[in-house]
Amino acid sequence: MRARQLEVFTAVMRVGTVTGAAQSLNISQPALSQILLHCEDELGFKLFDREKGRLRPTAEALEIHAEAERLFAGLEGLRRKTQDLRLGQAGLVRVAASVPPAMSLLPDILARYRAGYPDVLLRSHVAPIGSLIALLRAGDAALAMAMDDQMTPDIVVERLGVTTFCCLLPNDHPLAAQDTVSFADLQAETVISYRSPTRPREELDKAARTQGHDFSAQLEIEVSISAVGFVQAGLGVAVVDALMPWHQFQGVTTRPLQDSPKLPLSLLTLAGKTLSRAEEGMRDEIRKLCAERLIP
Amino acid sequence: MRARQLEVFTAVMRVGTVTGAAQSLNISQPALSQILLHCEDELGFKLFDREKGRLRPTAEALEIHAEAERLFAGLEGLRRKTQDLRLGQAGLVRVAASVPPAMSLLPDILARYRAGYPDVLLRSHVAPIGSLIALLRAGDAALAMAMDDQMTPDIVVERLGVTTFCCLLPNDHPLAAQDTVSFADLQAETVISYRSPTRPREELDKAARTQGHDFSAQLEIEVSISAVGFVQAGLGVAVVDALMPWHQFQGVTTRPLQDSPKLPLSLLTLAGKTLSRAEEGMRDEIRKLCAERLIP
DNA sequence: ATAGGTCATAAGCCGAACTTATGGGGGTGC
DNA sequence: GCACCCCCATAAGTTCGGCTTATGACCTAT
Repeated sequence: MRARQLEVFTAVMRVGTVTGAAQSLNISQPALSQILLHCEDELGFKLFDREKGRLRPTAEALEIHAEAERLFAGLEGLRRKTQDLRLGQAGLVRVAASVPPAMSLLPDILARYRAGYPDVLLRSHVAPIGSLIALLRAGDAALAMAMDDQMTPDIVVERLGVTTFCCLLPNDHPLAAQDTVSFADLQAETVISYRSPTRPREELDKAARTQGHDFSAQLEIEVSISAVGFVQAGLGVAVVDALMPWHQFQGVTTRPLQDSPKLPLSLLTLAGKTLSRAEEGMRDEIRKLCAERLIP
Repeated sequence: MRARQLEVFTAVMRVGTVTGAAQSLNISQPALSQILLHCEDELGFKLFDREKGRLRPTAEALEIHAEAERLFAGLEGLRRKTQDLRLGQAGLVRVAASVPPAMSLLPDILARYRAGYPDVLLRSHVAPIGSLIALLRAGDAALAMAMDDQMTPDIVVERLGVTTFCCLLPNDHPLAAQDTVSFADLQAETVISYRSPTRPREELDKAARTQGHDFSAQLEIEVSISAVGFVQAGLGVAVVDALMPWHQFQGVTTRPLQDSPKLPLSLLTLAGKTLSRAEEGMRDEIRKLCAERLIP
């Protein structure tokens, strides 16, 4: 039984007449009549008795009707699904990101994406950089955003832009009076910053060296957001990425780091993996928003 | 997505290569290749990435795969079912019968039928004659066997043969010494028989009258089998149909009724209803066995 | 009797699915 | 570096399913 024959059969069972079924399928009556006859010929038994010019389903037809309806509905469902997939308007998109992009860029990215692809299911993983690669490799995410651009060869890195560093100060800290904070200013402070060796810390070390200073952190953190609590508690001043929405936190003030090194934000994908339409749309949205918000 | 495309897609997903999938479907490699390409063209997105001469399923393909497998399996199942229906080797056959044929002929009929159509599900209803017609009309049975041949016009009656009446006696009854029992013999007995007006009672009344006797029953029954208990208890002698397997019951003896009237056994079907292959097979078996066992 | 409904048949078109034959690309072994 | 093998795609030609329009046969209702 061909798919078309299935469709014709269910239509005739529903409508009751060949003419009506043909109309409901938008084809001519002889076309449907022939398909039906041909179908009966192939099956080897009659599906309908013709008497007085009318059709009456045979016992066999009644027997397969329910199953035919189910199957045809399934085919229609698949057809609709492929249609959605064609437009990238279906499926599941999983994005992984480290904390800074997840808190700053990702909400807007997802919001905009959702406007364009309202039926796509979204899932976001927030994880430390080291875990992002594992998520990609395991197929638990197709796209990842991380503040690094050096990866193993099985990861494709696309540079989205760069961000800078800033100082996170208690509101009443003397340095808050300045417009910017320099490495020199930090010499006398208790500095909270990334542990080494991490990518941001290396950037800070290198930049300080080239400016004739030394960068050292008395309190090392793993994730920049954990600096907030320490700064609020007056433990010191933090040197962290400028990407986080620090203004959302009470009791802390940010000042740009003078002559700040750059910290790259990258889009990571697994080499060799093809993106679905929906994922491509997400990638485009990520690129677009990063181009707007970040220094290229 | 055509049914054939579904089949090709699942085959390629399973086997992993176009060539292998083509072999598994017993078609040429170019044929399958074209179907696949054409399918992708219609869908509007690629199902496989071709790289280094190999195929790798895209995210979309992975997304569809499970549903495609389910649907294709369903189509295969329907194909097998229609194949069985063509041979009349599937489906459900429901037979209704009154007690006498149900206890005498039906077991052998069903046993023989089962040998020819082992996969057909059988259901038998045993019901009084009056209920048989209702079962037919409601579609709860396609075939019915009853000991009557006068029906309403919406019931098609096919005469299968006739049976006679016999006397059911306690083993130690004086009449058991005779080879046959006549209406005259019954005049002095307590007679157990069908209530009037029923078809068998009318036949008995008429036959007795033409032979110059009067037939009266002191104990009236609805269903012949209920006579067994009364006879066993010594309440009297029963005049019942000769169809029932009376020999199966302990303590009773049967003797033919001399110059017995005939009682027709009929096959009833609903006018206008077409029989399925499986039901036709059952009807043929009923005819065959009745031709062997009954007086035509 | 006529008109309007049913379904089937006939003739012709197009595209899907199949065939065989062939070519290009990527590995592998000598 | 060459031969060989395996993969897939393309080309040309055939068959057949599904579509069309035109037409006819049959039943029913007014």
